[in-house]
Amino acid sequence: MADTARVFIIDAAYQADRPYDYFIPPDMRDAIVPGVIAEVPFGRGNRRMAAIVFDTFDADPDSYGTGIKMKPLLPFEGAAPSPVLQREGLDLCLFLKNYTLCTFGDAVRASVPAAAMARMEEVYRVAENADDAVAGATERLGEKAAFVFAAISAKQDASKEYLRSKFGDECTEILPALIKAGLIEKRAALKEGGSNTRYETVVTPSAELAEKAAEDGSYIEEFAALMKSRRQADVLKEAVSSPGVTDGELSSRLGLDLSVVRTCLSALTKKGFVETEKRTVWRTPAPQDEEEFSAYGGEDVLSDEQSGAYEKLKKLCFDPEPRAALLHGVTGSGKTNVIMKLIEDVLAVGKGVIMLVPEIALTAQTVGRFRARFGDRVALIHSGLSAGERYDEYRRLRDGEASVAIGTRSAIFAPIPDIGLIVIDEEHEHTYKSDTSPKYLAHDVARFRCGRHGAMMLLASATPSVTSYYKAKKGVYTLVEMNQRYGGAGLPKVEICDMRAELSAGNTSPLSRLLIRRVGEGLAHGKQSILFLNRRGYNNYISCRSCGKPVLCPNCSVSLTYHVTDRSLMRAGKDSNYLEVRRGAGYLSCHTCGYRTAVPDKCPECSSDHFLFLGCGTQLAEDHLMRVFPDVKVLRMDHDTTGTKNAHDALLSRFRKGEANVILGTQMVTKGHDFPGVTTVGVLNADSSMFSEDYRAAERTFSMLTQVTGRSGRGEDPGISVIQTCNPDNDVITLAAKQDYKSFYEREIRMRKALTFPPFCDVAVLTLSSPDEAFLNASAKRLSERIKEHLGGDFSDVKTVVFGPFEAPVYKVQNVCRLRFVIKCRLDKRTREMISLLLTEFMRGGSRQGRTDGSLRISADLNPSSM
DNA sequence: AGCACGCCGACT
DNA sequence: GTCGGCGTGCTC
Repeated sequence: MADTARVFIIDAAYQADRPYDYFIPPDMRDAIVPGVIAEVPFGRGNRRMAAIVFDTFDADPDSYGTGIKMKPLLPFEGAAPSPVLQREGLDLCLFLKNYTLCTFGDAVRASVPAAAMARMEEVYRVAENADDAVAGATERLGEKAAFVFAAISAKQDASKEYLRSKFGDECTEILPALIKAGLIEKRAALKEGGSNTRYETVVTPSAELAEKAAEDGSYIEEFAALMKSRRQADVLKEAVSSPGVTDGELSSRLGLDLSVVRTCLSALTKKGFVETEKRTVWRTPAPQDEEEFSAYGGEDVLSDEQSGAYEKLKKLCFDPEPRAALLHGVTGSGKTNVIMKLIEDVLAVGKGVIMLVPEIALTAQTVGRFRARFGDRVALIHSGLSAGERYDEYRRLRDGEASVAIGTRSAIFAPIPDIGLIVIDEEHEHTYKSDTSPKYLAHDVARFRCGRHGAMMLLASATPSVTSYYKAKKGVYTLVEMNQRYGGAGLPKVEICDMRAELSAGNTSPLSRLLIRRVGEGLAHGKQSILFLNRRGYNNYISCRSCGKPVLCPNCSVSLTYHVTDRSLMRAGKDSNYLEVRRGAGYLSCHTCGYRTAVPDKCPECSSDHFLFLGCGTQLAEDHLMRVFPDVKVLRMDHDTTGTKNAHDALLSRFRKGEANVILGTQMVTKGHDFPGVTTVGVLNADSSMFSEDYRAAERTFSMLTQVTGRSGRGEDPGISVIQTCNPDNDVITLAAKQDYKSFYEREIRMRKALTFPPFCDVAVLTLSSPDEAFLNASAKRLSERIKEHLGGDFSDVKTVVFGPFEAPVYKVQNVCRLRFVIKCRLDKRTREMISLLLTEFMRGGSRQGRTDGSLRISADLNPSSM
């Protein structure tokens, strides 16, 4: 049996993150298999660290004595744990490490739910020879430290979260101090498994009782009347009348506490009147309002075009070669119906499916349709689940109880044993790229997994990313297109409104006369409208009337946004009086760090006391709308009105029920909700996303406009959309108005080729950050030199064009400044090696060679989703 | 990262 | 003569 385990240390620093070999003590050899989390002594101090077994093998006998000395794995505390990952998952983590330059542990944490990993919790306990140190130590460290120490003594193993909740952030200083004093020690403890699983008890009456009760209706009444305990009698009666009830149901039906029910049940079991069985409870999360959508499930009559697409994909899907396809269908062409039919076929041959959607808000809708069709074989995975719910769904998939995983980005890791199909819906959405380590793109994980499982990857979108469409055109993906709207519906009519003309006609309002007319017409017919403005708050910024400087956040390099809290104060004054009134009516807020403050009395720069309130946000637009249509009910949907849990669903639900005529909001109103009552859509400012430095600005604007204008006319009435812009002749806008993706793509791909942007190259962004600006600048200079040295030396074969250092688009966030390098390259193995080396050098180099504390940070983002 | 080892100055 | 600063290198 294998005597050596090759492991990765879960919390290793990037520089130390490589495989390490450990000796497996003979009594642990059964338990140590790939995927198991064990503890190891690590480093000179033999710190206890959690490690995941990547592989096991027999050590080469020749290496004994010659090679490196192996340390043994530490024995398990309690029962041996079961693996958290299978072979595929472990290999996927290694792939992610190499591909995205993260640590193996980061990859593990991304792919295994926290509840399954809870074994590695960081805990504090009283040090073994604390007695020697305790005399006088707590007085020296202060009263608070004494309390913390007492709590740790009382609790045996105290987790950091527990201590933090009890004593607050001061723990950050107190805990290390207590460790230094030798009073406590930190350990990566293995938490007992099982606590993550919820059980219920199923109760069945004994065969004898059940039989007699069936013969004689009043038997059980008489039997119960003879019992001493009233409660036990009630429980028994209930158990006999409905065999198979659970303890939870008994508790609610009889109005007894769950613990009381359990006591009764154990007594009844002892007497032989009932039998009980423990059963795992699957906490299947059902988002509210899911049923609202289930009605859509039934439509499986495909149009000719849909059938064509379906047949093509089906053929491909069951081809044994590795396959990827791009389903490009105009909005309303019924892509989902085609996909569902395909999924049905895959399930029929006993394989599983992963279906990704861009965001949580859309899972309710999709899950509703899928549950209606596939029942409880559907599992739901997204970041809004509790740790327990997430773990339950994970196990249902792993154990084959469910075989369709629907969810956001992280659902790509769903532990389905045999995958037949992975669908990425709205493939172009930026949410498929993770912005925390591992910074992976769901497509890349999908590709890896499809390769392993011999499954098909299916990307679907009305506006595919330029990169994906390019691959499809080149034949890397099979391109399947649907050009007609389902049911013969025409394309929505789109009108472009020139806001410059509006301004010169004297209309300074964010609502053009055209848009007001269209909304009014809709209202007259009892129809609804969606208005989109990607900016929350009242005024975008305020600036000083004398010196022109905007009021900035003290911690970040962005201007503060003005938010209104008291509307009554707003409307009180006339224009001249407005500013005074406004001061008390709201507050200034930083959308980057959350900082809030009152409107200042005087300009911080020149002490003038007059400010201009500029730029229109959703609150101001709402004001204008209410002034134009005083009797109309408007729902505003943005970050501020959807802050609390479920507020988002609640707002959409109210709108769908017709409680309001107009919904006005940010990005979140544009996403895939079907509202049959909506005939008018307005985009208040189509330009806002178009002129950023990001090379994908046009792509994003096009996709947003196409998506939002596609919202209108989903019902029987033809829809109409109004796009307000200061660039009415811009190609991106005119092509989006025509829903002409192909022309847009041709235009865009020419531009990308001419300027060498993806898909004609890859982009790597290196970011240095530090609160110490001078140190940051010096470090950037050094990084710049190191890059040149590598490219001229060991990595002379790597072809790159390096730009930078530049300030990040938002230079300072919470007092941390950021400089970036943009590297155009081909991201192959060698390029990754070079970037990996740079990361290693600057992770230690930053804090070492220049004095300063460890304040310098470096991070790499390969092909970032935004720049 | 976190820890030990090692080589320099200020101290009993 | 030794204690302790931090610069350096390694982690099976």
